[in-house]
Amino acid sequence: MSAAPDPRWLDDDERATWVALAKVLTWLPQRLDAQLQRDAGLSHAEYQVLSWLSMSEGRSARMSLVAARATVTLSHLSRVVGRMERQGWVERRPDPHDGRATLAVLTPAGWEKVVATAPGHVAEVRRLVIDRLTPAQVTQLGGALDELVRGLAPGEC
Amino acid sequence: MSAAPDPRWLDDDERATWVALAKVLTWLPQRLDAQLQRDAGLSHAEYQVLSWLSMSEGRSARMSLVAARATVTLSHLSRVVGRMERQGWVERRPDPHDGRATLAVLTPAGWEKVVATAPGHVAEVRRLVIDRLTPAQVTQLGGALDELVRGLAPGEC
DNA sequence: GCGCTTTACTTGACACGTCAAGTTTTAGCG
DNA sequence: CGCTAAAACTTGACGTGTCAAGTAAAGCGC
Repeated sequence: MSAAPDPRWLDDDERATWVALAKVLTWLPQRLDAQLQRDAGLSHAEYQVLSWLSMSEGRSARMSLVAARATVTLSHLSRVVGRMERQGWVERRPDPHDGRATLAVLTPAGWEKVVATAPGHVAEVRRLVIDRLTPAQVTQLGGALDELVRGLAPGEC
Repeated sequence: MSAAPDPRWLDDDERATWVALAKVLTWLPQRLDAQLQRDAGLSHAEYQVLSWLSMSEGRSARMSLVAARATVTLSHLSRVVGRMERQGWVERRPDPHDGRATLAVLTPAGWEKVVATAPGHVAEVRRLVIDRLTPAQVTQLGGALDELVRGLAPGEC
């Protein structure tokens, strides 16, 4: 922050795109979270974890793997799993192969929860995003976003 | 949630776009917030408020107007302004025309803060978003996002 | 096989936001 | 006017998520 006091500014087109992106970044998560909270009583993180577990081998995995795949911090996951354990959707079980590790296991009730919740969530995604765009736009949008993801993704630039 | 237990699923293209969008929704705000926090000690909401005030008539406005324009709830804004008042960046002043209203006024120190912070933030936006795309992609992305914004924006669908 | 480092979580303190209820002032209405 | 309703905040209780420190079990080098 000491070198360039005035970087290249944004031109009109860039500015318009950035403004639109900022709005989507603000409102879309809010809408999706609201839908999950209202219809299923789940936070976004809880849904992600539940959903990922439901698709994983044996409907279970080590905490650290779940954290990585569901895009949450380990400490966050620890709390999330704690809450969902109390609801009976997930169980914690020690990993027989590694005494340090804990396995998060989806219970039958947890599976039911996912099955009951996913369709409504997908419908909301469709309503707010996919169905508002032409197929060509969906493809273009995907391409641009992939490019952004590449610059954001794991640890760094 | 009672009618359609199984809505139209997403095809591969749609799914890929949604996954990319979900990642951007998770990581981009995190990155931008981290930059603001690190370089300026500001939350996203604080920056938005400061930034909007700096561009407003007289560098001041009623709380409810600031809230609407900076995309925060009034109760959130009340806390944000409280914090920034303690830092000396903003002042609260009763509205002479309406005893119920409060004006949020940017102080000279607050103006300096914006001037010092904005370039770095814009640079980060450029680095993470604009500069990763071709001009054509920027335009296309803007178009698609505008369409989404239309379906999200003020109160409803 | 004994310390030293690393990995895998967990937990306490805390920041940011949200929701609902409360306060004060203005606007309408008969 | 006087009374009820609405508007414009503010605040307390709370939930979700983060950061840093703490604990416990592996892995390693010698």
